Amino acid sequence: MSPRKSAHDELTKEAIISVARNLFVQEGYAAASMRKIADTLQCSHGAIYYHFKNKAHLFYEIIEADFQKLDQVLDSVLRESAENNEHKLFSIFYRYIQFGLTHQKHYELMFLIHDDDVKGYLNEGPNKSYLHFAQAVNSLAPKSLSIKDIWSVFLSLHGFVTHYCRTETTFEEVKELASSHAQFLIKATC
Amino acid sequence: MSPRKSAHDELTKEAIISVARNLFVQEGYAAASMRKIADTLQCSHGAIYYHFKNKAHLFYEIIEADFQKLDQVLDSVLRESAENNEHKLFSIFYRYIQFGLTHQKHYELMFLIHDDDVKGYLNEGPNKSYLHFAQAVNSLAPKSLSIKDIWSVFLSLHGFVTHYCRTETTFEEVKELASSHAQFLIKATC
DNA sequence: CTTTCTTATTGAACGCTGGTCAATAAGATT
DNA sequence: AATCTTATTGACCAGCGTTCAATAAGAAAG
Repeated sequence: MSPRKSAHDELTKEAIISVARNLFVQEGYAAASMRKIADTLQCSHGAIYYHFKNKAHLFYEIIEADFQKLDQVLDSVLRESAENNEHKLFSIFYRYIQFGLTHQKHYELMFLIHDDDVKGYLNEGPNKSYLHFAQAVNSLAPKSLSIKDIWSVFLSLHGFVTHYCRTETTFEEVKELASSHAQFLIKATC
Repeated sequence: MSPRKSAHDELTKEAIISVARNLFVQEGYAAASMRKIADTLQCSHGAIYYHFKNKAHLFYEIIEADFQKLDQVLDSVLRESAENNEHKLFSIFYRYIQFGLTHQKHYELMFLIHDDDVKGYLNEGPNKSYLHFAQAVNSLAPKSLSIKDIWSVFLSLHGFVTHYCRTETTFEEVKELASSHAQFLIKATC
């Protein structure tokens, strides 16, 4: 009825993001409709468009924060103490997979989404995350690795995560496989 | 107007598949709508549902044939003469990437689609294709490889193709990278 | 040839989607 | 108190996949 809410329950970007993130993670990008988000927020779907240009842009703001989380995971591994660099390298690989599979929907949204509307926005995020990863790998590799080899490692980890995202397998179910895949990649880098 | 076409231009499953395949490849699964397919066929969109249960099923029948094409690619490599098994192994890896990137939309549809409707159908296709791949690799590997290692190789190739599918890069643009990725994986299998 | 039966097609309808926008009321400013 | 800015609504649009009663073309039977 009333075309504006009273001050104490006005819509905020933060409230929208919080609800939208949950829905995106639970249902994926396509199935999380603007109307569902609005229903959960108890507002009209039109109102969201006052705060965000469109669905893709709302999504973009959410996903950018997730890339930072991945960066933090890699950083924490680098700071951890370990027997030697090879163990740390293994940890980087293993934890990358763990991140991807324990945040499958996020990962999908971050690296696999194919929506044309979204693609335009997502360029820096994945790139910055990769650079972070590459630096970590380079600093830990036993011998100096070529840029191409680091890229191959990344794509190989990406393939693992991608596959088990599609089949919606939990990390627990494939942690042994994850470990052997990480070991496989260590082999190639030595 | 007329609720049935004259005999010489009745709709056939083959005609629908032919048009639908083109549209799926050109525009992807989501964007290729039943109405667009019907328009191209110059029939009503309802008519397609007489021949196919739904969009996912139409898609399924198309994609099953594509998996067979990938099998053929692998077979032809196995039959080719080569200096040694390592060269053949390299060829398998390289040609797998080539197949994926020269049929990007097919590959996406085959291995990356996340549509819930479709997922139910697609189980045997990718599995059979992988078994074919695994057998080929196993028969060519210099030393006996573990099942896990072959799986790692596959996932690593899959990651390469997946990434460049998402960025819509042509095979030509990354053939050197494809070559070095294949070489990287050879390293890990020896 | 006529009637009956099967088969293939149409197009309206349903409920959903992302997105736009005039109307409007709450809060801030003058 | 009057004006201005801001945030919200909900009707509306074009498109989607899917269903289905109505219907005409072709085949089969009498």
